[in-house]
Amino acid sequence: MIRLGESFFGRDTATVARALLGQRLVRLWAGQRLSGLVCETEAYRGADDQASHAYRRTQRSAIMYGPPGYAYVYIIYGRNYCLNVVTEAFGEPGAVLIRAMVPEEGLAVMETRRGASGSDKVAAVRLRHLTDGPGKVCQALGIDLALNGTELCSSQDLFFEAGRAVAEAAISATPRIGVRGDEETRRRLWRFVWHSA
DNA sequence: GTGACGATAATCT
DNA sequence: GATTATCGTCACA
Repeated sequence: MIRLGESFFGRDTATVARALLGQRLVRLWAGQRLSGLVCETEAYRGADDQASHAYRRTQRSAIMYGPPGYAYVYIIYGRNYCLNVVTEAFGEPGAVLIRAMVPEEGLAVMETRRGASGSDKVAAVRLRHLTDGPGKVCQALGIDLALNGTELCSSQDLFFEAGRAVAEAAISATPRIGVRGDEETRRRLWRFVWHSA
C-alpha cells in the first residue's frame, strides 16, 4: 500500500481537502487495522480565515503553522475529539478537518468503540451513522489528545493510504458546518463531500 | 426524515 | 468567566 507523504499534504489547504476524498484513513488499534475511506473534509487556513483556530496563533494552534503531515487533534464541547491534518508549507498555517469516512476494516471493533447503546438498533442504520461526523470518526478509531502531534507520514498508529479515485462529478463543495465569522468566511466553499460512497 | 436542547472540559481572554 | 470546527436524545412529522 502506498502511504500519503509530506508532498501530498504540503499544498494549498483546499486542494488537499479535496484530494483527501477517497483516501484511506488507517488506525492501528490493539494490533488490528481500523480504516475507512474519507468522504467529507473541511479546509481551515490562517489569518485570512476567521473560522480557523489559526486565525490567531496560540499554543493550541501553533501546530497548524508547523510542517505538513502532522495530526492536529483537539477536544470540542468537552466531550468530542476532532482529527485534522496539517497542510501548507512550513510556516504557512493550514489544516484539513476529517469530518466523515466510509468504514471498511475493523467494523466490529469500531462498533464496539462507538457504543452499542442508543436508538439505532437496526444494523444498517448503525453502520450509516458509525463514522458520519468528526467526533464519531475519532470515537470509532480511538483517537484522542494522545495522538495530537503524531507524524502521519511515518507513524505506525495512524496514517493515510492511497485509496480510490473519485470522480469530479461525485464531489460537492459547500460552506463549512458550524463556523462563525464574517460573511466571506461563512460563504467560502471549503467543505468537500464525496457522494455515492 | 428534521429541529431543539443540554452535556462537559480544554482553551483562550 | 466565556466560548466552542459536536453528539445523543427527545419530540414531532
